[in-house]
Amino acid sequence: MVNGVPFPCSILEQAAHLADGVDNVVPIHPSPFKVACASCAVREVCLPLGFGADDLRRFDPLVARRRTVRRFEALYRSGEPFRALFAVRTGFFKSSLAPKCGREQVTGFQMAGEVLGFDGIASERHTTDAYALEDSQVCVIPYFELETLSRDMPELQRQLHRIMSREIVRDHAVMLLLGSMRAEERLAAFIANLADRLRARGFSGSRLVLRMTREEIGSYLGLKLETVSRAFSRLQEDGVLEVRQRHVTVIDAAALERIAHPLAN
Amino acid sequence: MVNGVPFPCSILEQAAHLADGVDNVVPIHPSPFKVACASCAVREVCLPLGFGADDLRRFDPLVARRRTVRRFEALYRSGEPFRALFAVRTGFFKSSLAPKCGREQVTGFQMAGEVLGFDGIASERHTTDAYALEDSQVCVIPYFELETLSRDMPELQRQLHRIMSREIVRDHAVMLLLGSMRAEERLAAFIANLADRLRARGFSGSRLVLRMTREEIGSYLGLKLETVSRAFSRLQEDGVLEVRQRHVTVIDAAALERIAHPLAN
DNA sequence: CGCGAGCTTGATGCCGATCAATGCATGTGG
DNA sequence: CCACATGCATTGATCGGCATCAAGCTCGCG
Repeated sequence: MVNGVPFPCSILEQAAHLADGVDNVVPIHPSPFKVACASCAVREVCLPLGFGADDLRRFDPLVARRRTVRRFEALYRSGEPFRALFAVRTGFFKSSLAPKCGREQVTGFQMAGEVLGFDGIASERHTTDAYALEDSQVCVIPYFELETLSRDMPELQRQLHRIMSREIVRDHAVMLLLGSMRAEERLAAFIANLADRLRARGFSGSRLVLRMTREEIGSYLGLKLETVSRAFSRLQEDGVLEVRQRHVTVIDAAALERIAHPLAN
Repeated sequence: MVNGVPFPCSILEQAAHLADGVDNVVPIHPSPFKVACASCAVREVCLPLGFGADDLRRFDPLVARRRTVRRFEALYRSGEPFRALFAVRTGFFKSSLAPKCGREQVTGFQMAGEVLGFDGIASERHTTDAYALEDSQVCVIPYFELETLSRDMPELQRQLHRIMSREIVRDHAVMLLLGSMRAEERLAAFIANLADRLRARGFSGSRLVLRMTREEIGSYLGLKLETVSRAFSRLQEDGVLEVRQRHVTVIDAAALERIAHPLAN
């Protein structure tokens, strides 16, 4: 599944990564006047959402490091020591549980502005794997320093709690989906959710390119890849979507919503 | 489902509750020398876990209020303003999503020492319902004050983050269960988990009394109540459990574990 | 061009949902 | 005390949706 062929720099990256999960990063600030978050394209959907100029200035040094993760490489793996959270700057990730000898369970997909790694706080070790589904870049947020700074920055503290809470709410929604929705409904909810998140980032919510395989979608939705494929075909027949491999166009957004929320009618 | 017959004090309770979610509480500390958390039976599995005497003294006034919730009554409901977290002191709760006109999805069961309400932080409104499954008492932890205090108490801050992270990890485990386990495996995992938590609280992990109905178990596990019943019968036939109504005895703990973690072999 | 990974589509079978009846414990009123 | 109602649990029969097994298909790429 995950490509094992080393890219030119992947061995070094991985070694550094295994060392402490935070190395292999490039300091930013080529000029001392630049404020990274302030100029970041996804600031409005990321951790420093709502920060004033002053808060931004204080928060900025915390995320002064970045890390590049190429397609199919791991940002972190289950069992590794937890030292930092990661905010996606560019690219796309999947998080998954990989019980040994069992099939993987994808627990989420993360796009620009979203933060990964909260599962590691409890035990000080990561409990999920995070893989890049395309060449990506993340901001490294050292957790110990984040804790310290958030004691002095109520706005940061609030935002951190909000994001963790949102993750819990999101997980509940997935439980509802897995526990009581049928295949087509699950897929519709999935596509509708992706579209919403893309729209919030200024992209089209009607023409999307999937970054993940049918198998990964299936793992997330508790379905086999064949069932995902059939559900796509059916939504296409019904004039809701147009599907061509990984290119999906939403034809009838209202219908999509209706299918995705069958219990809310 | 939920008993609508008002108990002697339930109307008052509910009115106060609707008003701000924190009222209807009794100040504790009948004597100024008592420290509530220090003398609490479940301190070792609750929020102030690991606090020294000094931290305990500072944390204590924060949870100076309690609230009694009788069987079938709501601690809070989806949509109500979020103002506090609640730590279970005695009793047993279920949390659930109740999409209007749809079937409910139970998202978790909480016993003594466990904290409810994190889902409300993100939107400042509760997104789940919490119902007492037996007469219960909770400690009210006003959230705004908790935020403030945790800025001054690194140990509290850490513990709060740990608990939220643990909830995320737990939710991931439920996703794995819902996404890829079969009925018997789900039920075995559920019983094994309950037993573990009871054992951590000093109760027997082999003789347990279920506080919830088959339907609620089914909702949590993504199964119909008949399937839960059949799975119980099968586990009994196989000599793993003994089941008599809500009384469950674990006969073969090793087998239970084996069934509950089919992917880890 | 030909290979292979990923996707689609078809045929079949199984697990759990659904429908339905019975059992069991508790409570209530005559 | 019994007759009856009620809520929950068990068990059986049948049905349906998704998994499984098995071909083909598409597209990108060496």
